[in-house]
Amino acid sequence: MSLPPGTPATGPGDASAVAAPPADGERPSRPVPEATVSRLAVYLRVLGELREQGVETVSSEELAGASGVNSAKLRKDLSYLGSYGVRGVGYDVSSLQERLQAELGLDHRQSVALVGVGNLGHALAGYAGFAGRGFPVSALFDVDPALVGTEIDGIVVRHVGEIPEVCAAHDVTIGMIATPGPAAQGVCDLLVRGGVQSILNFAPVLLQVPDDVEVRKVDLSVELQVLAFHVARRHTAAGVALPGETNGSVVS
Amino acid sequence: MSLPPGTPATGPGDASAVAAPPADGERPSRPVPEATVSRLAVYLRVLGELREQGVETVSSEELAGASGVNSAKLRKDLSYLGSYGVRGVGYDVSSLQERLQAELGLDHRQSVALVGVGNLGHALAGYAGFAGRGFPVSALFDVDPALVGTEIDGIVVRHVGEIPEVCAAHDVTIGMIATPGPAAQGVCDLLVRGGVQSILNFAPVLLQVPDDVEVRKVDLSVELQVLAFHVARRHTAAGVALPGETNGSVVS
DNA sequence: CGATGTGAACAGGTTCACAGCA
DNA sequence: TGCTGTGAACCTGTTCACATCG
Repeated sequence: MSLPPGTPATGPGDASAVAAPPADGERPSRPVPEATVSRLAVYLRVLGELREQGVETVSSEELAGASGVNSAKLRKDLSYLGSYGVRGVGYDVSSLQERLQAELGLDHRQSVALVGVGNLGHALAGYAGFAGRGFPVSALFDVDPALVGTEIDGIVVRHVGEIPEVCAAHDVTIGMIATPGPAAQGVCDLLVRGGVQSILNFAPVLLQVPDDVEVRKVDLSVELQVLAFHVARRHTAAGVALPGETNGSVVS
Repeated sequence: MSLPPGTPATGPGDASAVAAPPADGERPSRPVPEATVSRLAVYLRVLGELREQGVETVSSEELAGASGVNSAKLRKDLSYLGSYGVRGVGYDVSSLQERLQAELGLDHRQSVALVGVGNLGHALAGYAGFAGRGFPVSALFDVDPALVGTEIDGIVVRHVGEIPEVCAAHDVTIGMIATPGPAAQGVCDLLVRGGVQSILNFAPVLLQVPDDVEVRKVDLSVELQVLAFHVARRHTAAGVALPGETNGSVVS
């Protein structure tokens, strides 16, 4: 990692040859930072709302405000996709929306497989937010014989053993793991064998995957513990205990 | 495992010269970066597993590996809490575990309220991961008359109108919002009125709250879109289409 | 010796402030 | 004129490398 001084990190074609095709004037297509990607999804939702309200143009100030970020950040985020705004005016809602959808790969069909249809998984299967936003769940799996064969929202639950073939057959691009912790790694391996390269993991374990597989983790108890930290911090910061605090030990 | 006498506040005017209180050798207590906090929760879980296995000591290398981070980062993270390791040996599992629990506020009782017992909320209410990790859900709310009055895991669902009083009465420290988007802000206001200062929001909207309230957001469709981005990126990076893809729009 | 704890270099992301264009 | 697009300063967090100590 010893880069000599002066090595331009922003140098042309430094990452894996991006080779931006000769498209028209629009496509500087710089690397697009990770942090930016997750915000693009937020902007996209807000744009959808604006469009429903009949709004045709937004300024960076407005869009940023509605998305909960600062306007300079928004402009920089959008600048990674090229120049899609009009100086002195703002951004065209519809075309920006399309541009973002394209960038996020929503113009390709994404088909999702969900493994683990217990408590949490069952809820995820029926979560309207998915189908509504272009992520139809196309396959469900579980090990429990009592669940295998049943239908949830019109989709039959299959046995986890079928994961590899079914995922391959349906070109599943995204796998969601909502199993108990101990089962997660095994399930993950099956998904990988089925060709799935993106995994959203709800199980509280660290998944081991090949380099070309992307994993994102949603850990509810971590979220709660971070909030608990802030609660505790406030107490100490505020000096004293809050009403009714008797303290006591909590078990793991 | 009681806290040492006079658990000192983290320094009144902390940002500026903290003037480390006279505590004993243990308690440099520097600011603790946000990024570090969420990792502490992960270390804590791993420590729990190690302890169950009877392990009494871990090196930074081992604990880091099991937590999915690099060892230097782990040591730096722990150093914010003071010196809890032994050079040439490692960390004592039990005492580090206790130290982390204290830091994360798990030695205070955290009581959680969940609003929205629909699809997702119902699953969250029964999620074993919560109660098991020191976050018992102590109150449930919904607007749906069909749900109000029913019981879930022994807890009665109340009407959202009761949020302020019930939260205040039960000293709820953390509120979880699992309602449809349009209802979220209203519910949030009620929680705030009930004195709740930490909120975990599952609704796809930006919540407006007073400065002293901490909000964390879990947005499933954003997670999926980020994964979709990586899927798309891989295609373009890999040069061409993946099996079964005919370019342009894909159908099943 | 061996692993911790940490100053210092580094990288990534954010904010500022302003040039440039419709 | 007003708002976008962006270089440059800034800041937070990560990694390195080594002095330090049980």
